[in-house]
Amino acid sequence: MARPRIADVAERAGVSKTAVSFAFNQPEHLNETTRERILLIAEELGYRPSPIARRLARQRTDQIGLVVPQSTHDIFANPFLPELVRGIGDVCDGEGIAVVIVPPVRGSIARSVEGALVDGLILLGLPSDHPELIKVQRGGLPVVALDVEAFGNAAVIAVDDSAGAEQAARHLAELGHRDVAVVLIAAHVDSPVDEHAGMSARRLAGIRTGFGLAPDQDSDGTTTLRVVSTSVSEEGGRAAFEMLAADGRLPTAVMAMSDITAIGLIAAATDAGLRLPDELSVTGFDDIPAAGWIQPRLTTVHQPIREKGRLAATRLIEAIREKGDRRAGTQILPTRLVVRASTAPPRSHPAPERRTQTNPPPIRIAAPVGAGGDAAP
Amino acid sequence: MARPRIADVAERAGVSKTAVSFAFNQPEHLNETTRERILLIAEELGYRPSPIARRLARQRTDQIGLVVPQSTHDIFANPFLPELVRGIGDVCDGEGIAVVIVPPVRGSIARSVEGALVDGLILLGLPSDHPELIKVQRGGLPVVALDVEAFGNAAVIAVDDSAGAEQAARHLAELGHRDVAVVLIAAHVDSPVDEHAGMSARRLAGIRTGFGLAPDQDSDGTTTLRVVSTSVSEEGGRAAFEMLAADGRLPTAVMAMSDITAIGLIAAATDAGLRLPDELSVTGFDDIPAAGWIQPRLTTVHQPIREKGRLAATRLIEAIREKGDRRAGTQILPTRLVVRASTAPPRSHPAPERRTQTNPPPIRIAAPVGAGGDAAP
DNA sequence: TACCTCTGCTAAACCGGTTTAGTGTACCGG
DNA sequence: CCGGTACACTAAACCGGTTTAGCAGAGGTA
Repeated sequence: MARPRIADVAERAGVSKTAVSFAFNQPEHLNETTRERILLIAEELGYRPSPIARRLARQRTDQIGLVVPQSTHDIFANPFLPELVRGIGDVCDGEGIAVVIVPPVRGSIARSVEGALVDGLILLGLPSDHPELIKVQRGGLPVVALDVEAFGNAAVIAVDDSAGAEQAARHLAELGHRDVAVVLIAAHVDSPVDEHAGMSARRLAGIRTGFGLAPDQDSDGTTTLRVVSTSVSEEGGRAAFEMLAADGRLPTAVMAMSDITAIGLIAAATDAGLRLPDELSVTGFDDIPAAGWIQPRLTTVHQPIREKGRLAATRLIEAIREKGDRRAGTQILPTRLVVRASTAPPRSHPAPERRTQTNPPPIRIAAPVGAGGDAAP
Repeated sequence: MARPRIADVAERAGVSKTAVSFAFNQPEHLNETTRERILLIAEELGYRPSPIARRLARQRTDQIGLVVPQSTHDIFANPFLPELVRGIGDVCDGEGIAVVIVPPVRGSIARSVEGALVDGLILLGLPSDHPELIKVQRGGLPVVALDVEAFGNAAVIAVDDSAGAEQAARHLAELGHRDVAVVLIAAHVDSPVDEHAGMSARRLAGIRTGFGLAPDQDSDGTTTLRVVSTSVSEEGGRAAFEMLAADGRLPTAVMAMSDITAIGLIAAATDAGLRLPDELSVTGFDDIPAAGWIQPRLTTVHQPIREKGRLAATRLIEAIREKGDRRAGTQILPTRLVVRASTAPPRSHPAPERRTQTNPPPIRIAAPVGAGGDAAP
């Protein structure tokens, strides 16, 4: 009646449990006729080895977790994620390893990681000094971190944020843009955005360099940078546009730190009647497939998302297999500007001295960043 | 040295394993001081209950599988999938259930399902008569099937394919289109496309109705339908366009049975210098977010993808919890045509009698459907 | 004959928890 | 003083496999 267990098969076949186990896993230890008899009886009984029990005995789950900073709903709103998953899948599918999405549980990443049924973790979008991550590290699971500068002695895969951002900024500068907004994205639910650390800081630094500004300088009398922050989704991009437009003084160009944000921003701008790129230039970051679909086609900083996924999976599997905790290094993948059609010279070069306000408030929150999740203290 | 086990904590605290287990799972069975002492010692020792062992004992994995017909790489090339996952996540995140993608293992779905560490399955894009699915059913796991007419006595969530397709066809007919191509998509790697069963058949039937054609009729002297087939990806869409264009006689409208295919097709058509929608009307199916981003914005049949995911997850969790195998019914969600900018009257109404070939070959394969995977015999 | 090796199989330990069925004690009411 | 009950905790069974160590018998060798 109930699902047959290995002992049932063994009894029916007149052999030991070991023999049945061998029949499935190590046929060479068994006489061929015995093996076939066992398999036949197993088939008759409809026996399938229990995946859970097998995993407990083998002490591995054949699963890896992709730890994300937001709910599945929110994180998959960004086409970046499926691209990353495709890359991870390229490696894992062949290895018979399943990929599990690990979103925060009631706001806590540590909690979700503790219960996760995995042999290792890929960490995405988490600032490396996040308090909960210390717990994650203590868990002892092999880890690969993405887009951070360092994470314990785990392997790190990142991209050259500052170089890419710098290229994009230089591109805009060369087109003549002097009044530019930067739309940062929040990496994690409970730390809306940190301008001074992590990915945002690296990209901002690149942007400033590209415009010839000093570090931490938002204006030099000629060029003015306005920095806002929003959630990483189409809606976030729309909200960012509304916020910039609300001032009544739109910049001539907007640099979104995520393509999906740029897409939302472009949609809102178009809805508002602006003609892009003439009345507003927009750049993105990531180069997701949709960057080539939208109108105008998006000028953006390309990063090798799938390759990132592939590398992360490869490094993680190595770490899982070797157990040797030889210090794994940081791997920085190149970025490059892809110029498409969303950037153009500003319609009228504003005289630099026209601006009176030299130091606008640096950070504005355009929209709530998460979908209501609070992190644990 | 090694990771502490429950027995270590128990010994150190001078209590039984049961007490330690209670401390974590059923605090009400324990005196508060005892509980705190146990938790303190657990913390000191760095003890975390083993997720695998816990699952074996509890006889549930707290994971559900999303069974897909292609590799992770291929399946996530279609933005439909992330949308579906978002819907599934809406339900599962809150229930503490993880979602695992279950792609075929060496071409075999049965093999991957057998080893999957899940309490239940959501089946996507699988023809219900697929030989391997019989094995899946025999596995005894609770199942919810998507987009099929029936699947044993499992719950089925589908959408009104024929009504949506009919609306789209009628829309094109009313615009004056009489020469139309239909681009079917292959649901599964090893069954490129079956015009006479499943989703493709339902949609084709709706299309024929919309154009006033009899079932199985591809031409009535006035209206001509050309049916081709391709893989469900941007590249598949491009390939479909190449194929249609190769004949030197493009239809005036193309109905793609997937938005991502329509997007690829539009990209290829635009690259070829066509002005859309005047020179070619295109309709899609699904209404993924990108349908609203591309140029021209895509006229498409909307289906509630996220809602589908939500319902599937809800039904599956019910089935898992209740164990009662009361026959679960089929739930058909509505579809509706969303008219955007990718459809317009044909540039010149071709006189119906201009066409000489009345019965073109019905099926053409535009591109290999999978990425090289073969199904098991 | 004694010893060794190889094949084919098994007993029992092990993976690390949860859960059932109690046990002993204290307290309560009658 | 006795029976009943609640409380706090435990022993042992259980989940269902894998794996180690070893045994029996056949065959080969000196």
